[in-house]
Amino acid sequence: MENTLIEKQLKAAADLNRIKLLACMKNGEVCVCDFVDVLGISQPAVSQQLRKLKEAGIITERKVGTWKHYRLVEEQTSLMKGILEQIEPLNGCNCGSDCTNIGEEN
Amino acid sequence: MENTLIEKQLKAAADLNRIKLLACMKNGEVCVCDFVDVLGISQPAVSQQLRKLKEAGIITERKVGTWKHYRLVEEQTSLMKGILEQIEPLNGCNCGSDCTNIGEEN
DNA sequence: ATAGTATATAAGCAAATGATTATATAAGGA
DNA sequence: TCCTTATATAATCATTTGCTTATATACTAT
Repeated sequence: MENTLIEKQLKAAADLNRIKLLACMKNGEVCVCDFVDVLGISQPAVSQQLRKLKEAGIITERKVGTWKHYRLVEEQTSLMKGILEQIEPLNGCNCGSDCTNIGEEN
Repeated sequence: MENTLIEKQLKAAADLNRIKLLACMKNGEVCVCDFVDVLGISQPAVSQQLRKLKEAGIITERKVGTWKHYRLVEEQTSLMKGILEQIEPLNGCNCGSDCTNIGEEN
């Protein structure tokens, strides 16, 4: 694995707020609006953090109406698999629990 | 594993120069002076990067005369074990190869 | 169309980061 | 002792980061 990709993914994961985002997504899809409550930062701040994770190839998104559901990509690098293993899932932040639009496809 | 420790170790590893330092140390002890050649940055810069890795509990040091030999700690966290596995060893930077004082104890 | 909601993007700013040069410390040899 | 060598620390500075507020975009509903 290339050192620059290692660096990119490590940098993306090396932040407490982004670790929490990953912790939320370990249980499945999460909406941006839910992250806002969990992290206690503004909605634009959440969007920007999510973008970093997406640009590092760690998460992906799915649009559902006005909402956007984010989730971990299925094919993680070995590096990210190892890191994600060490992050405790954070419950109660998933679409399934308190999102108005519970993942019905299209 | 605590999120703050995860963050600390990820932050420590999330830098190309520090990844190279770790890559060097995968083969054993390395002197500060050797790192300077490998990274192409100043000696104080190397010292500061090494300190970050040390403060994150990833490496340790041993004094040998005027030299200081750095190496990976033996008991790595699961997180760091996984990360270190993904870093290719970098050869030719170890004390054994070009250091004047080859690791004779005390 | 118009209004409301969810998210993204832009601009601005304070704090953190990673380098530099200069200097301090510690050990070794003349 | 004095000089040299190896490393650490201090001060400084430019760049990056992560937030904020303001605004744009996209979809839904009336």
